[in-house]
Amino acid sequence: MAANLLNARDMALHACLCAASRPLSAYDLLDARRAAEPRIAPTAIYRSLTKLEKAGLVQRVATLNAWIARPPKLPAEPSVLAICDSCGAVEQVAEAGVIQAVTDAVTRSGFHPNRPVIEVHGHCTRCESETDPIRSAPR
Amino acid sequence: MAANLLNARDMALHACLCAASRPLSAYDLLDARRAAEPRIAPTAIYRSLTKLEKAGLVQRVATLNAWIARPPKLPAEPSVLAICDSCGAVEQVAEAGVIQAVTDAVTRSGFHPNRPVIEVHGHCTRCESETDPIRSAPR
DNA sequence: CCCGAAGATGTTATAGAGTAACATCAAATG
DNA sequence: CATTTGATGTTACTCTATAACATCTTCGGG
Ligand SMILES: [Zn+2]
Ligand SMILES: [Zn+2]
Ligand SMILES: [Zn+2]
Ligand SMILES: [Zn+2]
Repeated sequence: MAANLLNARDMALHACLCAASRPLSAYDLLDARRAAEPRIAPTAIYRSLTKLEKAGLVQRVATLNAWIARPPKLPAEPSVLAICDSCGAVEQVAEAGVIQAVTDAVTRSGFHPNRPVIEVHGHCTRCESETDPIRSAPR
Repeated sequence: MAANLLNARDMALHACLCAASRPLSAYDLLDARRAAEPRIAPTAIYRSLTKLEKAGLVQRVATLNAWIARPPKLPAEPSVLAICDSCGAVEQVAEAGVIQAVTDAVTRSGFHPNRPVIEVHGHCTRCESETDPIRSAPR
């Protein structure tokens, strides 16, 4: 056995996500991959993404139905995602304490947490400074 | 103007979600509603759900592509969701402090939070006590 | 009362995300 | 070599969500 290693396609998809400034959908990746593999199907993309996710190299963005590459540090654990609704950029906030606080909270009510998903929509620093000084609709 | 009030259909969909023990997809609701309105289309369901969401009466479960009714208390604010992957039940944990901790964390990195989505998958008390004493696959 | 504007709702069609099922291939094992 | 087992290819489909446009309703100004 032991064929859970990443192949050239997996690496290519990961490189795609690393190069992107925004999350990519599985079908974005499919289109990108078609240049090298014209007959590739969605199934193959999803199989690669599952493998990469298990390896801690990519993370799904549930509220966008899209995927991001994880930074080389902290390979396995999930991140808190800060998603800018203006420019689409996603920042991965490594706040282990916050994740712990969330799992503690649900544990307190008898729940047995396993996979936390924490995504915050809003605006990144750049977009906020561009749009907010104007302040539309005060009442 | 002022027709953002809930109509009979909205109320019926909300009642549907209230009666369910698990989240329902928009198409579950569509099927349920077909009994009363045979020609109703997905668009109408989504329009109702958007209205109900704005009213704080329902909440979307991003990681399930499904919807739940919110308890009558705390009508507007989002909840931390504890989602049992065995029985499908979703508990809404009213932990304002935890949500604050999450928004604080992203604010600390310069982000301007607007809509937090916090969903924790795992097992509820009942399912955990049913399955875990057996302890399968120790090695 | 008539008319137009603005919003709500109906209707059709389509886009987008994800998976089931099965065929085929490749490697390991003895 | 023959068998088995997992990976990959291929087809077709299900499920989720929205675009686009038609129609109807409501309401205020003339
Ligand atoms: Zn931005
Ligand atoms: Zn802002
Ligand atoms: Zn359960
Ligand atoms: Zn468990």
